[in-house]
Amino acid sequence: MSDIISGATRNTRQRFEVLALLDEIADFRTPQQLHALLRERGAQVGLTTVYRTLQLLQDAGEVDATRLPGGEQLFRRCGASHHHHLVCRSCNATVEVRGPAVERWTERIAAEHGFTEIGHTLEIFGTCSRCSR
Amino acid sequence: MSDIISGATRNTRQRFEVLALLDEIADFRTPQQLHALLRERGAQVGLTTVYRTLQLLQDAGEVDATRLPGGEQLFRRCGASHHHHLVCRSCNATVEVRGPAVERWTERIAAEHGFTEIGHTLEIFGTCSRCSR
DNA sequence: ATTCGTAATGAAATTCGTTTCCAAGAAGAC
DNA sequence: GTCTTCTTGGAAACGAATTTCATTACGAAT
Repeated sequence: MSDIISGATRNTRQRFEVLALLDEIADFRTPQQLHALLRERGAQVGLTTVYRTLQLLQDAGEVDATRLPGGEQLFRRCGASHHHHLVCRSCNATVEVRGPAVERWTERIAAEHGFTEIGHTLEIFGTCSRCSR
Repeated sequence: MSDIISGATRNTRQRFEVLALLDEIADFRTPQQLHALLRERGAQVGLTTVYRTLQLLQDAGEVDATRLPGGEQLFRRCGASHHHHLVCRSCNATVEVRGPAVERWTERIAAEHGFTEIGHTLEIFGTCSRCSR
C-alpha cells in the first residue's frame, strides 16, 4: 500500500510527473494548461492521462477542483480542510479563504427547507491587485 | 419601447414562446430541455434561438442562470433581486434563498486581499424532502 | 396594404473541453 | 525472466455551446 494515489494500484512515471507539477504550482490550472506545462518541461504525458490522474487525485481528496465561470475545470493541489477560493479573473491567482459562518448558514438554510445531504459551491471572482493596475 | 426583452429590437414569435414556457416553469431547466419542451408542445423554435434568447434574457436580468455540477447551464425565470439557490440534486427543484450576510462577507474578504470588481457564485445542493423519501 | 432595410432565425458546420476506445506498453507479483 | 492486468495515449467520439450564412419576417416608412 505504498501507492502515491489511494484508489490507484500502480505508481507510474506519469502520475509522479503530474503530482510533481502540482506540487510546484500554487494557483489553479486547467487540465490543458497542466498538460502543456508538462510538455514544456519535457515530461511525456498524454492529455488523457492528465485528465485521468486529476480525476483519481480528486477522488482521493488530493486536489481541489473548481470551475471557471465558463464551466471549464480547474485543479490545484491543496490542503484537506474545507475552504473556498478567491480567484482572479485574468490570471487565476488564487487565495484560499475559510468561512465557517457561511458553512453554517448553508446548513441551516437547507435544513429549514427540508433538504438533506447538503453540499455547496462558493467561489469569489475578482480582479487581483496586480492585474487591476 | 414595447420590447419584450430590453436589448432586443424586435418581438418575435419565438421569443414569446420561450418566455411563455419559462413563465410556466418553476424550476431550473437546461437550454436543451427547454427546446425539447417547446417542440413537444408544437412550438417551432430552433435550438440556436433558444440559446440566443436565454442569453438576451440573462443580459436583461429576466432570467437567472446557474450551472449543474457537471458544468451545464441552467436557466429559470426569476425575480430581479440578487439571491442564491438551493437546488435538489435529483429533481432540480429550486428554492431561492437570500443571504445578505454572505454577500457582505465575500465583499470584505475580497477587499482584504486587494481584489476588485468582485462577483461570486454560491449554490447549495442537496436532496429535497420529496426525493429523499 | 406594400415596400424595404435589417434584425432575427435555424440548420449545418465548427469549436472546444472532456470522455471513450482499444491496441500497445509497463508496473509489480511470482 | 514471465505473466497478469492495470495503465497509457493517440484517435475517435461525444456533447454543450457558438458561429456561419442564406433565408425569413418584424416593423417602420410610405
